[in-house]
Amino acid sequence: MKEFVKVMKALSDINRVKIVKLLQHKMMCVCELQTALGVAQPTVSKHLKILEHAGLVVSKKEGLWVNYYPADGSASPYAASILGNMRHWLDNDTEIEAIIKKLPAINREEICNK
Amino acid sequence: MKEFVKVMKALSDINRVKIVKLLQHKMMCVCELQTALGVAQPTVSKHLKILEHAGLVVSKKEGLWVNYYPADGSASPYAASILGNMRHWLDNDTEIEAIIKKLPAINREEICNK
DNA sequence: GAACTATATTCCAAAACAGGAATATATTGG
DNA sequence: CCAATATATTCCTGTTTTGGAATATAGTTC
Repeated sequence: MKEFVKVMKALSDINRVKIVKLLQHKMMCVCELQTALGVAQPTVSKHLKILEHAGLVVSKKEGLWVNYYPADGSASPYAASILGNMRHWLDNDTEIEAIIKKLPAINREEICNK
Repeated sequence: MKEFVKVMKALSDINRVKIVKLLQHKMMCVCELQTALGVAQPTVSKHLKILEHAGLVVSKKEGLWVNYYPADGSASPYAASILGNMRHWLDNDTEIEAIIKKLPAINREEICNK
């Protein structure tokens, strides 16, 4: 029950939903997400932590960067199911489309340490 | 996007999840839910309103009572999908099992106006 | 229509949440 | 080891959420 509620709560914030959709599009680091969402870096880190604890996202430290990916679902059946649905859900959402379109212009080497 | 977040938010509270599971078990009125959950009546009414706005639940006024049912899903594809999953999810949850077991003892004629 | 009753609404206090500034941590390259 | 940098954590503030007491509303019965 707690596990289920944790997944729902993780997805009850618009920025966290955006993060999941972005990661399902391509793996990203914190500063790329920060630029894509237009919020402060600590805010992104905290959202990612919540998503990770819910089993929706995983992180891999690679050098100085921490890369985030959609979870494979093994941590939570609820997360697994929702992630499956979200692969097609919201694809036509105006806000999501707008951010996805910006993605190619976001390059981690250029934006970090700006 | 807003519609999706609304469904997630509606299910990010433990009492509202319990309400959905209870209604999927049998149609209930407000005072029955109140007894089953052990919270105040206005609290139940407010939770039901949130669930209804999210498209997870529908109400039918029948005389003095208002009966609540799981929604058929026509109001929201997100609600429809989650409701489908929830039909089997959490069936083995300790808290849910405990409340379901109490249900036969809850009779609306006896408990209302207690 | 008056009394009764099931539900909804309003109002308020406590708790949880989201966001950012400042700071801490950890990794890399000299 | 020192400087630089990407991310995490802490601390604080404003907002949202939850729950209940009190009250309003609507339908029923006499």
